[in-house]
Amino acid sequence: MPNVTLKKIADELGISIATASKALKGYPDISDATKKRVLDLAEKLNYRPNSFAQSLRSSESQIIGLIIPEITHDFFAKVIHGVITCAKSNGYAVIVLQSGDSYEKEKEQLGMLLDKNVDGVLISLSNNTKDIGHIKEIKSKGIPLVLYDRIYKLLDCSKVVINDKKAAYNATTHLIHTGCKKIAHIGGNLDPQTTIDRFLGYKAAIDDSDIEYDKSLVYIAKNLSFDDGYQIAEQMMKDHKDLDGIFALTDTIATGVLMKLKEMEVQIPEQISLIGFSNWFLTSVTTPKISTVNQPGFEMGCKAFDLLFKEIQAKKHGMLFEKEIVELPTELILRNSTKPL
Amino acid sequence: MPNVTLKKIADELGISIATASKALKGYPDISDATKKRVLDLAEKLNYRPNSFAQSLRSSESQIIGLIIPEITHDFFAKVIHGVITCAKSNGYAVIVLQSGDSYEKEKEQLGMLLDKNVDGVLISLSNNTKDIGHIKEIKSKGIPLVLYDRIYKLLDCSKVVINDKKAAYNATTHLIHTGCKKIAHIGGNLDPQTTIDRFLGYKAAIDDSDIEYDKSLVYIAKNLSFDDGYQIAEQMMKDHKDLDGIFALTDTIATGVLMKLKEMEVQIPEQISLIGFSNWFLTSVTTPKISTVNQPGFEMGCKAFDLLFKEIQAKKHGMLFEKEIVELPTELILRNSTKPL
DNA sequence: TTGAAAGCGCTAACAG
DNA sequence: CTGTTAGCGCTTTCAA
Repeated sequence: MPNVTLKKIADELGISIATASKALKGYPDISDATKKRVLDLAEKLNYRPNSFAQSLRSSESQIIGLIIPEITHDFFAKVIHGVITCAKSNGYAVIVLQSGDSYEKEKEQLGMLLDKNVDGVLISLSNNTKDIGHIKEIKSKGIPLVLYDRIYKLLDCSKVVINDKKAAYNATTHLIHTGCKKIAHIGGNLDPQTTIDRFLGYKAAIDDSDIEYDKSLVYIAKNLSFDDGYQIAEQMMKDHKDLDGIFALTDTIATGVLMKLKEMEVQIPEQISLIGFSNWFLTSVTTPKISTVNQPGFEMGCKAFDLLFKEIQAKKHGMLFEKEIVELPTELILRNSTKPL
Repeated sequence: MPNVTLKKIADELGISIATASKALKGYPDISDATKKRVLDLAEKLNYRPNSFAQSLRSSESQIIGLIIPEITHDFFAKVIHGVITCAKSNGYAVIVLQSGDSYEKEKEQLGMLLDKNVDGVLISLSNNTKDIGHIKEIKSKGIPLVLYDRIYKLLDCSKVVINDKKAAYNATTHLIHTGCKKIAHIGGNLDPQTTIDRFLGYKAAIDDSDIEYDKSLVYIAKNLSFDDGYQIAEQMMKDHKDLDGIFALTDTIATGVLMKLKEMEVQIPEQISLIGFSNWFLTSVTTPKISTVNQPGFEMGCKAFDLLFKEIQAKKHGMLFEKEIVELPTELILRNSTKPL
């Protein structure tokens, strides 16, 4: 099944390879007649330029790399969707890699992307990434790079984020406004900016109210998982009989909390109000439905690709590129795990 | 930031490019001394072979394409995860594309994969794909291809599937065994094999029991969505006051049904038993938790890559490759939307 | 044990 | 308007 190449077309038409190439590229210095003959034959033979050869010449792969912590998370799946959609409409394919929240893997994946000569990289840092040498390596090679969601503030590159602190502040404040006096936070023990910021938002909201900040109300979910939420819920109830509000770092945690609380026959929201984070679909099918913060995954993916694309273009044309930090709006979604105002 | 090439290494060491290449590839006819010098320098300069050049020579991209109907579906996300994981451990990267259940897009995506010269393609057919000319084109070019989940029976290639009919039969039979007499099915109006087979399984189970098959109990969900389930549930209750069992084509539909039924204060499972299909995480957080059929997405992804990989290897070494059809086991997951036996 | 040279398929500068 | 040629970086004969 030998592939059809320019040579074959040229030979068949008795013209040179260069002429065939130019005809296909629509160069102005080819007669309409030849152009047509080439185009027709190419069409007929279903000619597809060999991308390896094109890439070798142009040093462009028209492929970008996307590193995701966990594909099976609703939010990240939306991000992938967004990236792929926008990439495709700009002629780019996307290699998707998963870091599984491991620093080692993340580094490895980045290496693979370098090996594949991708034109740019989109990455959301793993929860366990502290050393960013591997990211800097990419940058030092001049490969366009955009961080999304879990960013590293000090890295000088474009970023797409939400305002985690503000969103958390609003969520917690809502709890306060609906009358909660003893509000717990379930956070993570790791340091991606999102985790820290959501905690800071929670704390700021408490500080801005007339509730006293109580350190013992802050719990740590090691894996940010459903099970974590499930277990911590029980612990919380032991520690604080009069708990009346919970702001969880993620929807999965919140869902775990909800499940356990229901088993313990705690009334939600009457006795305890609960707010999650991300607006995973599953929060809208629990009973009660869980209030949460909408995190626009699809848009984030699109925007991230957009910035990357601009940077790739700029690099290609030797223009300088202004880093951008885009902050996407979030929205508090009020459902039935919180009391009405 | 000029990339480090073999030439640079060769020049720096005062040897030829060919020698440098061979040293790196571990050819036996290079002296240990030279070999070491080359390896050391390559290491030091962080040399990465230019994949474009390698690909151009070898006609291999070490990239495969994966076409998914909907990334944001739990099941498909698991498939992606499986494919990516196995691909990576075999040195392959994965370009992920989404068909959005549109035939047109599917065709377009396949074209993009051809353009990118992927070494193989993994595809789950869109619900609207009837004409498989585009698939045949891939095959005719000799590009290894494996179908997973939504397959086309008549296409001669490797496939990874579950036994939808049997799984549906078991689910429905379980409903019957727990005493249901009037069991509805919510299916799709399209013809991927999965939809048909699940319906056939349902029907076979009814036929094998002493319940009379009643066509009016079979409903069609146009989009296989939550909303479809939600709306159809209401219709069903109007049509059949004495309905006592529902087997839904997918978990999303089942969840929609559950939501509506709860709103209508129908007791589940006392009055109506409900079974979904796929075992999405969300079915385990509803109240009651929904019984369903586990569909091993991750394993399916792994296995699909496996078969593809074997085929790629076979092709590469000019060996002939036996198509395989792998059937993965499913499992009925009994939760609280069905009565105990 | 090493190196020269051809060639994968394409593009673009240049010459005719 | 068309063709010749060089070269992208690598691998692999084949000759030295």
